[in-house]
Amino acid sequence: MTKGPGQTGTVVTMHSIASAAGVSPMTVSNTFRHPARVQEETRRRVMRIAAEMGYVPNHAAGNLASGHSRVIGAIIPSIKNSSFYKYVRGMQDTAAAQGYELILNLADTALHEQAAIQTFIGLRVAGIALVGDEHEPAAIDLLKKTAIPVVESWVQAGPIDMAVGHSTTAATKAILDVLLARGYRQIGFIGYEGAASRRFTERLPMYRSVLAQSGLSSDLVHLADETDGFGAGPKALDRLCRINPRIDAVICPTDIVAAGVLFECGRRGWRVPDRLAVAGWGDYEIASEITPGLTTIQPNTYEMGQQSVAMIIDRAIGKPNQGQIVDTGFRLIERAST
Amino acid sequence: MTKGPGQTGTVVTMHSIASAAGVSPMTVSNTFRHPARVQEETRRRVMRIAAEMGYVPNHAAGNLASGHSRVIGAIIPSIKNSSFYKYVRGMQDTAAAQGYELILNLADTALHEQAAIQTFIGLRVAGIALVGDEHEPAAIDLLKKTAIPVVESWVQAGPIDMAVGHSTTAATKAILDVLLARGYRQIGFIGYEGAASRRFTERLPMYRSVLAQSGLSSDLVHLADETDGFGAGPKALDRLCRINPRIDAVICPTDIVAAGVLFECGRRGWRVPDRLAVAGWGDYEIASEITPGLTTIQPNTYEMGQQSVAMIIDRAIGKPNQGQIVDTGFRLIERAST
DNA sequence: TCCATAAATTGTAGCGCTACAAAAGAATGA
DNA sequence: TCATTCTTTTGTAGCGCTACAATTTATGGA
Repeated sequence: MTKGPGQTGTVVTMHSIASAAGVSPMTVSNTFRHPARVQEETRRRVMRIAAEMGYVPNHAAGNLASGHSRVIGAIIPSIKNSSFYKYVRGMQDTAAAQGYELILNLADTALHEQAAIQTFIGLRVAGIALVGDEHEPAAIDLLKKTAIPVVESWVQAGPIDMAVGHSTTAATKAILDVLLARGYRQIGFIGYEGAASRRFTERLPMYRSVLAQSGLSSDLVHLADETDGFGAGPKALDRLCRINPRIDAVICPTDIVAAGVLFECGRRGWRVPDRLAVAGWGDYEIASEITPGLTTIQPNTYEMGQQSVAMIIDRAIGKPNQGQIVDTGFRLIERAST
Repeated sequence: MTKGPGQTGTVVTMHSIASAAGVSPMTVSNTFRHPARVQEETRRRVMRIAAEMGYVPNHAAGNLASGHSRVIGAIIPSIKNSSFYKYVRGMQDTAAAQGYELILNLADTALHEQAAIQTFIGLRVAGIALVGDEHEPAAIDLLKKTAIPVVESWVQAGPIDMAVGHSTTAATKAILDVLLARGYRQIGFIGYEGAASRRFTERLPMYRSVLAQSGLSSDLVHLADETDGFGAGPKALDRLCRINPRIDAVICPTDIVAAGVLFECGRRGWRVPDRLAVAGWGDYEIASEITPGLTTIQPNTYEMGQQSVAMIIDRAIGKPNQGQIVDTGFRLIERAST
């Protein structure tokens, strides 16, 4: 682009390739965008020369000229743990299979997310994938005005456009049913403080409702700091014990918090699940590796990623799927911790 | 961009804003790019109208017109664990402070990395940050031809342009010195199979050299599969025990593998560090949370991220820093596992 | 009042690419 | 041989924006 001092960097454009190959710029363009329109032999020659000269088509220019983009932007809240790994892989694989590219942005607050959304809109990406339904009002407004395809994942309804996820209430009920069936009666709940996303907030009412139906107390509740990782476990256990020292089970918002609880149990010499049963959420890798293995909810994150991108591409090619909602389900995985 | 069926989506351009505000398009452009050139009152009016109409400047067009980009691309190999979290935060913070934006791409093989590099070059980003020095020859070639600013991180020398990282050999020696000083004599080594990156390969020769100098055997070596997480720990311990059942210490390529070894020790009833001392690498969150705490190497990943982006921006604004190498150092953290 | 200077605003041209239409070549059948 | 059709290639125009130069407007002194 800019020739740095002492660099040979000539800017290679479609025009250079065309001259070198003895064809018109349009033939070069077609070689990349519509290979079928170009004769086999010509195409190969152009490709060879492009590779030799290190040419990469300028997306910015192509985007501008065509009004279309083959880049999809995804915003994820964290790379602190593995929960988004398969989700991103699902998005990448689906995008690649359709000739699209995925770029990411990391945003751990709604404000950062808003900045990331602006970046992506500025780049005129084909669509945006978000996690959760907790966004800045200004960002929601902007996305609606721009009318860019947006998918919110990990939720089953969102304020913007499309959504893909599983029912957190159903999953919460599934875990509690297992605990109740095994005879646990003093069941604690760990959630996240301040979280406005349905990804987390829908769990607590379900907890209260299920326990109430069984005539049990549902006040063993602690809300942890969302930025804590393993460390949230010990803190939460401490608080819950103060509310009721006879607590015999606890459900956690993530496997990381659950692992933190297990570590704390180890320090206290509590046997799991005899003294305390522990359930996690997410089926992170640590859930199967730690001893005892964690009972947890396995959301189909890879499929969620696939669906997100598929829905964006569908819209991009003209399918009228506004407001579409896809349920990717979940699976309860029972291990030794309950 | 494309008007989806049934959407109001008018495309808002700089021109629309200019008409609505009663100024020329250039004044709108200046309002965003060179605010000082525009009168306070005019600027505010333009900004207000732009916000009302949900206008976000089209980077693609701006990039094309100016030949400059304020977007930096970073490619990270994994989001499976926390090791890159602070690194990315360092990059983001530094970029934001300078008015740049960071976008990410996830690539866990050299081939995926090559695709990611192409995506970023296609977008004409201002610079690219890579992890390690293991890349596809074609990708290296392309980056050199393009003469785009590139920083390789976690290494102290790279085949492309600039580098920022710490000495893996010095860190390896530091760990081994601690183990030797504590009296461990049957020290095992876990590395990664097939890894060509200096990030991992420089450790083994140093291991052999340090042990040889102390007159100890250095054949307790196992190379793990790079795609394994915690699971690599148990496998590796198994193999090392077959080589020498009296193994009394082991150094691991990451804290995750080390945690896997700790989990396996728990299953076997081995006390750590009495029966086996375990050292990790990276100071992931789990290192301080697990019992016993892991002795590990803490690289200054946040600073590494800061430096990477700073070097790219320096180049972008014309500083001749080709081939620059920055050492961000490391710290040995001793905990109960050794 | 007029001229010099600074501040604010505005045309013009073109960045690299692609949609579209037009043109040139090749292939077919009568 | 010459229309007719299909395949392949090529101009033209313009996407939304910014560098740069040119112009208009305000400011201040003599």
